[in-house]
Amino acid sequence: MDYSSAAYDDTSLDLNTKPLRLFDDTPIKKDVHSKILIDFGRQLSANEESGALLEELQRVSAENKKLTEMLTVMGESYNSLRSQLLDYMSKNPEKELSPISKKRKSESSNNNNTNSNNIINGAVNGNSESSSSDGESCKKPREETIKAKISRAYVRTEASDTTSLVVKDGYQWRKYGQKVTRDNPCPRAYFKCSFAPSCPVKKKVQRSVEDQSILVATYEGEHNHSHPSQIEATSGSNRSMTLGSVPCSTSLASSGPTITLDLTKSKSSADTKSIKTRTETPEVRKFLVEQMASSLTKDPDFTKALAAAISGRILQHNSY
DNA sequence: CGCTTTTGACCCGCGC
DNA sequence: GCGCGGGTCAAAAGCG
Repeated sequence: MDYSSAAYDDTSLDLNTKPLRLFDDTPIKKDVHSKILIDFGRQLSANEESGALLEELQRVSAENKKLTEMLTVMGESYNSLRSQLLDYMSKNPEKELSPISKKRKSESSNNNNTNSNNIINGAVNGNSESSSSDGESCKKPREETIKAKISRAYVRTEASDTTSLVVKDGYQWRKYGQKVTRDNPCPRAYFKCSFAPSCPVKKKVQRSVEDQSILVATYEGEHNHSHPSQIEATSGSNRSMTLGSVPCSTSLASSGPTITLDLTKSKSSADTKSIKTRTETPEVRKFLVEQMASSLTKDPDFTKALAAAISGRILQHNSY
């Protein structure tokens, strides 16, 4: 699966993870490394040792600077993409809401390319709802399914965690059912918002057929209460938002705007590109920042480079 | 003890 | 009308 759409700007960091050469096996590094670490037993002349250290320090400093520049560029790209996205949203506001009236027949035919493909389609088209027909229309007519806002979120979980269907989004959910559906061997869990007894919001969580590390969470309806974390914050509680405390998280379907997020971590670029928002509240902004940070910290290349940079900085400090 | 989760049964719409 | 499949209910079990 390729979640990053090549048709869009690539904001991936493309970090050069081998700049520090502290931990790989290139001959050059071995040379320096041996001088610094391995050959401590030998009697190197002060000049040789300091020369190697200085050389390494210069390289580390250069890489550090490079990383900083990359971060700056990435931030600019993010801002650019965000503005484009908001622009697009303002031009196509009607696509936010789509009537849910698909028949089960068409749903099953669509299911051939649901889930992972929706990650792309929903994000790129800015219209994830159009493909989120998970049988909502099959519900009783008396329920206001047509009016209910439906959003979908994709959450990548730990690879080892293939059983949990918990998507922590800051709200309080009570599981009221679980089913194994025909087109997906993974069970689908049904949740109701239990934070407020009268809250009509429901959530369905099911693992993607193609990538079981991805949870597909479908939200129905709108919360008729504020976000629990907001209440906690105003009540003086120091508990942090659940957002960001999980491998990937999703929320923002609060009483305000409906937001669909592609939270898969394929590339840091995909995360920012696929964020769909109609309004930009401080909460949304904070969430976007958290998503960026989360994406970065989960990028093995980035963490590798960052670790190397930090170790280089420490080395630099220790050498004085 | 109260809340949540589990899970089999049941309901209901749809297609044949 | 019947079977299938998705969604919901509710009793029992689990947990803090």
